[in-house]
Amino acid sequence: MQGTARRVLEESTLLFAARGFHGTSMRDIGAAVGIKAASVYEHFASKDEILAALTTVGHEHIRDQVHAALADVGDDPATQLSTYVRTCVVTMGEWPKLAMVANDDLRSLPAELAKRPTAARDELGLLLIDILRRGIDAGQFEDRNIILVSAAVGGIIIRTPYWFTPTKAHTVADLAADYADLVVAMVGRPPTTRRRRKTAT
Amino acid sequence: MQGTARRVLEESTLLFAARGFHGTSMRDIGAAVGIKAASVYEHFASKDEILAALTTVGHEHIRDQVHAALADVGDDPATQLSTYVRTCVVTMGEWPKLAMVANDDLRSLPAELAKRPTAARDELGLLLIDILRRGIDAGQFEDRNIILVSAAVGGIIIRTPYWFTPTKAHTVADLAADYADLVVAMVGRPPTTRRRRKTAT
DNA sequence: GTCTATACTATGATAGAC
DNA sequence: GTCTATCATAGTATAGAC
Repeated sequence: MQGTARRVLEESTLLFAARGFHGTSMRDIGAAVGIKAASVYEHFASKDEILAALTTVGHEHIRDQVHAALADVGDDPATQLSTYVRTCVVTMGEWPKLAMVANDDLRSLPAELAKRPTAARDELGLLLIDILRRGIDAGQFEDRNIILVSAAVGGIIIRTPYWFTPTKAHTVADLAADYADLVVAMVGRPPTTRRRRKTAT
Repeated sequence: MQGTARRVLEESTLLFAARGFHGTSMRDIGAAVGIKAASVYEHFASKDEILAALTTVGHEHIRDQVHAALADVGDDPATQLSTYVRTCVVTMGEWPKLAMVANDDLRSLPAELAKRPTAARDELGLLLIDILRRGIDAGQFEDRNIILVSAAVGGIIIRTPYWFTPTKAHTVADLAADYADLVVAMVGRPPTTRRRRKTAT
């Protein structure tokens, strides 16, 4: 995609990220692109369709990137987990505002339009859960509640676009590597045994 | 606060959490409370003031809870970190929808009304950074970038209201304890040395 | 493909009766 | 304290000229 349609998506991303979907009007979008609101409808059938395009590419792109990265990396759970985190962080670093919109404004989509992005998001989550399960089964990761750990990892990842801005001294790739380290340390099974989850009595 | 004003805050919390501030109308709020939109203005001067009340109590309450909990716990950094995480998770568990609104909709507040909640949020962040710094200085925590680690811890905590619903088998207190464990494992300095951050050359 | 003009609906907020 | 009625503005979207 290119030209004005592309510009509409880019400016909508910035506006939605800053003010939210409902906080942004078609007049705002038109003004940012340099056309009138009515002209936006030449490129998208509705405001909802703009958001649908953004959330869909946002979620599907990151899912595809992670999928591809995992395919190149063998089946060691710790390596896969590190790759998962790094790929998510790097990919979100390409379009941080898009990552914010894809997450924050998914709820503003009508159910029908939300299906595709929601499916992609769920697939990404299942990939992580699968890695964690295999790591625990292999005895590499501490035996913890998988849902809880995956939520923690997801929380770390999804927060990055909200606070991080790259510098020469700390690039997105640096951040990705640091976070991968942090996550591996978190799930890892240390030589000395720490406190365990309580077990059924 | 009690009576209708209190009900306005409660229903607004649910509505804002589900649809966002700009996605909720005064008519929606009135209908949820069981009065007309015009009657809401008897209790709050504007829609902005409702959001200001919610974000302010949300952020100040959690800050106060953490402050109080830390005062009871001595000055060991690992213990403080565990207390910090547990207190945040438990407090957000009391009003999970309020926690979501306080975070998601803070950006929708005019600058003047955002001052108080923003200050409380920043204080809470500085408390965490201080704990991390002392833990690293004491050699208890791995020597990592503090901003990065605090963002990771914050990301884990802030995500909880979005996915967790307590059950008899897994209460909010259980979640809080599990997350405290997870975070301590993440920052902790293991007996065997792992990969380090790159150092200036 | 963009414009002006406009239809129609929804919004935040106020006035004044009860 | 709540209501009905209303205002002024802003919202999404369409029609038709250029």
